Amino acid sequence: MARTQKQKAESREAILKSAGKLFREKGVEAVTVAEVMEAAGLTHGGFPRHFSSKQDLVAETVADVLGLRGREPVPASSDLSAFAQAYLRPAHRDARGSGCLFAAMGSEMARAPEPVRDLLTQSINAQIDRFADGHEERRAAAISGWAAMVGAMILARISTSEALSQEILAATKASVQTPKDPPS
Amino acid sequence: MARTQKQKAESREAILKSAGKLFREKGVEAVTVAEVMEAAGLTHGGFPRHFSSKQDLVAETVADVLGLRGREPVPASSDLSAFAQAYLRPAHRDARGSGCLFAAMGSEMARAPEPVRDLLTQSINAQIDRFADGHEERRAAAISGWAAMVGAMILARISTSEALSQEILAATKASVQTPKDPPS
DNA sequence: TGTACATCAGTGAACGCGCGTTCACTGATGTAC
DNA sequence: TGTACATCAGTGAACGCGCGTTCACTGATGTAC
Repeated sequence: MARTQKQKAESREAILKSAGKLFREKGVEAVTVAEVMEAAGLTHGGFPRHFSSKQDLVAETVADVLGLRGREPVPASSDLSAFAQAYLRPAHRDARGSGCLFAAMGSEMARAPEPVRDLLTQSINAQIDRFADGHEERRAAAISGWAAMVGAMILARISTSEALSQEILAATKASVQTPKDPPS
Repeated sequence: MARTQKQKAESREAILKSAGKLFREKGVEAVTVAEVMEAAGLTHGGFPRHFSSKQDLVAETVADVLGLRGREPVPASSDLSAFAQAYLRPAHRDARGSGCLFAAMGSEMARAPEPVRDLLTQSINAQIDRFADGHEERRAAAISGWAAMVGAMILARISTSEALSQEILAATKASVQTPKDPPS
């Protein structure tokens, strides 16, 4: 049994990682606290030592996932088009649990409590700023390009036709251009 | 008490309409069967006369909502840009319950059972075909444009900043162009 | 360096509420004759 | 046109499971002295 402060911190990390994966894979409501704790190698009784409620866990998990920039499936980059090539890979589509939070839980997050949406709003802003890269005139392209990525990923995941799913990813890849100079 | 076959059909319609609104507003799991029945002017005990389970209701509701093309907030049109102007209005953003199913429940629907996703896939195909309007070379623009709309609506709904939310809608409106001629 | 004790992470059982589902019952419908 | 009866939409109570939360307990930690 873990007792050290360091071990407690490790448990907390493990819970957040499990929650991040499970929530993205199955949705918040379909995942039980016991399931998260078990995935973290603990029993559910220890849960309140780390979080005051499931709602609290959701908020902390969102913060944790958003804080982890430069995760595996989608490397950080200010190059919109390069980012899109990575983001829109079938591998990302098939890796909900470690992929983009907005694609995995976007429509649910639109109904999340305001403090959680505040965190997400910060992340949206950061993402836009990164792609705009200081160029005011690139903001619109950054926004619509990123929106297209998120939307395409969601539609590609819904599709039961592999051909259609891939077509959605490919068409969106092709359309997302990194704006170089101010538009004519 | 309604008894006629016609009245039963009307009850079924009322249940589907209530479910369509509530599911889009609050998400499937946050809505109870009793809540749907009450919104339809019935008590929950009558539910099994119409649907075999909540899961069955979800499937029938998705079919019903998808079948209702040309709904209020977003008129049908094969003009992608014109459609985007209507789709991306703040009024649509604020009317989840009667708006686009993909924006309201997209990320949850990606985890729905296959029969439900089959219905959604048909609808995605129909939407693309409508925007492509018989022109094979317009498909890619139709796909990425529609993906951008869905993604932008989701991000605009998440945002707790009204300014950012409107900027997302406006930037995406500006970027969605109806392709007229084959690209250079 | 020892020793006693307070702390608390984690366990496993239990609690209690909510929700999907079931069911006995009602009374109007509408068919059989 | 009547009359008896089977049907069944809808009601309201009840059932039972699942899940978030609580709690008594454990034993290692690590501080006080």
